[in-house]
Amino acid sequence: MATLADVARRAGVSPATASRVINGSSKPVADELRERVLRAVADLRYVPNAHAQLLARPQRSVVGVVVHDVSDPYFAELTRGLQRVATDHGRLVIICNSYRDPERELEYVELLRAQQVAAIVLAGSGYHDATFTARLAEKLAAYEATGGRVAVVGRHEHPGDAVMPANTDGGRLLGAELLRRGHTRIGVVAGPQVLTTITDRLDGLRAALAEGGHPLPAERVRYADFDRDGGARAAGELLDAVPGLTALVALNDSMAVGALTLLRARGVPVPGQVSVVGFDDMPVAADVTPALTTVRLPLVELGARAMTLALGPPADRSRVEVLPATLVVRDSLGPAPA
Amino acid sequence: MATLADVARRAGVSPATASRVINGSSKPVADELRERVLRAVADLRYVPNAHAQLLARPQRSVVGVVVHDVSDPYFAELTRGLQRVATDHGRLVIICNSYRDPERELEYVELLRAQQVAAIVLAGSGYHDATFTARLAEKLAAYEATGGRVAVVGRHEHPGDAVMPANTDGGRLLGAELLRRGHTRIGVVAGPQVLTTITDRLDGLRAALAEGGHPLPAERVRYADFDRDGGARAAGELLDAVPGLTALVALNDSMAVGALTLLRARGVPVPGQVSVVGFDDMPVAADVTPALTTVRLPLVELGARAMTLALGPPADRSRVEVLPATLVVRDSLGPAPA
DNA sequence: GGCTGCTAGGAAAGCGCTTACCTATGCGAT
DNA sequence: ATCGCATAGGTAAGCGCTTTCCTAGCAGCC
Repeated sequence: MATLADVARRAGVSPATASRVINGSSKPVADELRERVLRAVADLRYVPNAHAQLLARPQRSVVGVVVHDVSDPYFAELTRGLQRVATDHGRLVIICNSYRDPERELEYVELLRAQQVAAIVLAGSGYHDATFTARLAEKLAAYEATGGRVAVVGRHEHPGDAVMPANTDGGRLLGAELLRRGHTRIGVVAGPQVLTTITDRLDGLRAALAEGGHPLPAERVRYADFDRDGGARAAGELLDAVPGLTALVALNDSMAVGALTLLRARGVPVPGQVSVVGFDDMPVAADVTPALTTVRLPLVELGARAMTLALGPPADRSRVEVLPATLVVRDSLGPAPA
Repeated sequence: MATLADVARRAGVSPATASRVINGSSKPVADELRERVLRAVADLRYVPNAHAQLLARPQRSVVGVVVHDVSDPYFAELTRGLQRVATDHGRLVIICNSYRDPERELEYVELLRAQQVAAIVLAGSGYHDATFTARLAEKLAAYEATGGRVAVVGRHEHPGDAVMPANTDGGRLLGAELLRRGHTRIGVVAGPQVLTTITDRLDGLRAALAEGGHPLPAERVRYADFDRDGGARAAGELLDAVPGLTALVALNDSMAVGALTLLRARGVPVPGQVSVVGFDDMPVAADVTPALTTVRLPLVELGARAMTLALGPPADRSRVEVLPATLVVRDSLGPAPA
């Protein structure tokens, strides 16, 4: 690997001059020398060693992102927003997948600190686990103490900048719409109960139903894995356990698709007999048949805002932005059958 | 940020000793000192500066990945394979999105070189553009000259390690199956013609059809954007231009979903009047109605193999692995109507 | 007891870069 | 002709770490 010294030698100048030319420093350099340096750079295919630069002038150019899983469409969209803003700021992005393992999240925060990243964006759901939350907060604080910036998305564990989707509002929207269409015997296909995302959405739904005079009994909520198979399983259980069920609320679109698959397999007409609604408005929601009624979260925007907070000027106090959820009505939701 | 010197001072030892304790160097250190160092590390929340470490002991721990777009399910799956292997090797991953912009790919290679990454994996499709290909090869060679490793996935621009999906075979499979079911008036919903992925798939399809005695006329191929909307547009054009069309081949699943949407909007029964097949077997293929017949590519495996080549022992010569494509038959493909 | 031979720990160099500081040159002013 | 000053360029320190090389101390031996 060619070094600055090599360039300087070849151009017949001092390393200082070479550095000044390459970085476009404010100090003026004679055209003749500048030329020679530039030619040497080209000849040697010189690229400055980013680590040495970082050591000499602590100006961080990389940001770290910790998500549950980039291959999950939810995080794929989110990540796209994060990336766009990071790129606009001229920052590279290190993406770490925690695969929903809290320990791994902790490890990654540590690793990113060692990498001296300019900022860490932690995306995903929080956990109902006080010990973990405390450890995470502690690690983030240690990182921030070194001048790093932190923003979280979709979780509120951190006493700094956060961007949140309106999960609870979304649950409410769904509940209100179901009631409006006459649904009262409603089953909920829920993801893991430890995730704050799940409980937030559920809280909203519960509140809307209770306000409408039809509180949700505990046995009408089934917790399962946050994916297609989990959705199918929970939907099956609810169908068996709740006679006269007219609607199924899945707490994300993957689970909703699983529920749809199960209903079709059992020959249950959707929405003729049972309506299905999802959450997130992932691309698949529009592609299935019947197209899924769901709650749209501005995922790209969520990511973009988080990165903007993380890379923008720091605030003296905690900032929490909540981005609104909107209802997207499609074919999978009909009136409750008589 | 606490430094090694801080730790050493607090423990009352030299930086050398502190370093030895922290890195578990082979040199023995008295238990008493070791203890003191460890305590100091914990007290100060010391994390070694990865850049300084890298400078002092050039042992790279980060790998770079350049993809078109992580939020595209194709790359999301691929990336998952890449990540898994990288993590198994204890490597962090920097993900760069080129958004299908060749210039940006070039830039990212440069940036990753500056970051002294251990390896660069370039994923996506190649371009039919000799100038670009040459520039890319040149940049990759410059990077390799510094001891970096390179592997490419889904493209063959690089004279080193490569992992390829059997795109041409996949096209053949599709063509053969269509003929077997009596389809001869076939339209092709193709992505951008500059992508080698497209032309490879098309070549296979063409070959199979020609061998079956039904060569594909050029006007039955429509090139459009590689996404849902492009698929809908191209499908519409073909429907208008080719009377008696019985099958639509989309060169990826997104386009196929777009075609499906258009056919439904026009009230064309699928597969009753027109069959539709896709390519890639992305998750959505199983979720749409009718479920999509498509070609499965082992995307996760593809990514995993590429990263394995990139991080494993170097070969003295170019290695190209081709991973097989398989046909997945679902409901969207039926016999040609009489 | 004096020597050798070992070991634990420290001093210091050096990784590639930036930049504060210094030197030498050339110009205009006196 | 002398002085001062601006300016272009070089010298060297230092970023945080690893590691080679060295020193001091000690046990074991004759």
